[in-house]
Amino acid sequence: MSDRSGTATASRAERKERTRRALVDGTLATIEDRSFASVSLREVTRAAGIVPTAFYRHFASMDDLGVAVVEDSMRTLRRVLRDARRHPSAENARESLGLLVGQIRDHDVQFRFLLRERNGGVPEVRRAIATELRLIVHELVQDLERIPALEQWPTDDLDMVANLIVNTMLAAVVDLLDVRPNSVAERDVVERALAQLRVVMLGMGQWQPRTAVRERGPAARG
Amino acid sequence: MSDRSGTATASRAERKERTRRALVDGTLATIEDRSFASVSLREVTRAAGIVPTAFYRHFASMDDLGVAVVEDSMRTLRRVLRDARRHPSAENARESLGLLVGQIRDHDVQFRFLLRERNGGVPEVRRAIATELRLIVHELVQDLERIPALEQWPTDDLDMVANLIVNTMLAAVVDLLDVRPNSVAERDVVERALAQLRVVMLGMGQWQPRTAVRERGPAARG
DNA sequence: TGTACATCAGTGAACGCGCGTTCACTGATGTAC
DNA sequence: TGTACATCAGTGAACGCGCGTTCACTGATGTAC
Repeated sequence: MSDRSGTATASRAERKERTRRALVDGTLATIEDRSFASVSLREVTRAAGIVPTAFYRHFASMDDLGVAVVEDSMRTLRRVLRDARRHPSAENARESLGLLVGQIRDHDVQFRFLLRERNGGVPEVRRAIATELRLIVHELVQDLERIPALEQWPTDDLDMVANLIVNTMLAAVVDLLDVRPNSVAERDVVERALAQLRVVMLGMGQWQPRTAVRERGPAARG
Repeated sequence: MSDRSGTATASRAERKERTRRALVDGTLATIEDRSFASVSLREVTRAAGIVPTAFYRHFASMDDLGVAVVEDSMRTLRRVLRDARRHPSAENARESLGLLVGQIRDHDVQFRFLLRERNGGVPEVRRAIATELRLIVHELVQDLERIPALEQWPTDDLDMVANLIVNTMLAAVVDLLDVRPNSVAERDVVERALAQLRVVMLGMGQWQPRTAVRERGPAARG
């Protein structure tokens, strides 16, 4: 009873960081189905359990907070993608996509935020998300470069298909978040995404890269 | 000089309709790069040149206005798509996509609104857009059904690829609106979209429809 | 065609409310000696 | 280890502002006779 799990004990810096987290998490909690632009400073401080004026100890403006939420959510997204990358996903695409769905469900609020604000809202926030998404496409390009069947492809073409794949996945995630977990509808969304990715990969097998290359094998599957 | 182009003369109904239009157009003009949720009733009435209280002669709430803007913008989108459909687009995909780009530029504000609010904002508005997009996918399915090479495909598969194609187009339009008209960047966006659609169509050529069919010809191109 | 009345788009004053931001403050934590 | 001072996250009162909505109104347009 001498220590209430760190609430009383804690350095000033730790306490500050905790409040900052509360503001970020409070923002995510507040935006269940609204846009960030419609959330007020006073709302997020209420959610974080501090007085409105204390907000300025952490962020200069709501735009600033928005960018911080993007960074937080993107950290989650990167972690999810890194984990997915490590799994032997080439074996069973359906199963590894299932794991991904679970991850998305776990971080539901973050993904909702990113997908909503991607086109939606404050310019600052939109720019931050666009930058991160470009990075993700870039990482996929690097993965594709390592696939033997694609080694002859120029980077432009790899970028083009990476963009197509990422867009298809994002569209699937959007649909996923509109559907109950473990429902039939969810399974349909996943199956459709799988079929779409398969169509794309079949197309890649037939594609003639810009610098025409003779005698190529089929593209990677799954 | 006896008639200032209909401003003075006009039936009560005509004047009312004109103000309604001014509210819808004023909303679109106001949302250059903001979300609909962040626009106030007073702002749109200011843009429309009426007093705030007159708003209620036309709409019961801002949500109502939002749905009206969706309907207006969707009417434009449908017209653009209908025109595109009539052109002999199978001949030269690049050229017909060029025409489409011109159309999108002409109705810039409407498309910006639809793409931003699609995931972004007020539930009412989002639902209205989702319904219309589903309709567009459905129309594309009907188009695909008429292509001989696809006549053996089950509707599920057609729906799957129609969804993929529409998503790919939408992503391209989003990029397009972030880029200067007639710029190099614009051409890159168009070329990439074309390449992506080609990959999808090549993939369709290799696809085995759910009800496995033997000896199929290649899918339609461009 | 003229008159009397109904309709109704738009007006303007007023309201209470939540907002972002300022300011001087408090009191616990951190630091120098 | 103890003292004196600095730092700084969080407080609470106060502000002026734009907001959505109410209400009674005005005066032009429309309709019935």
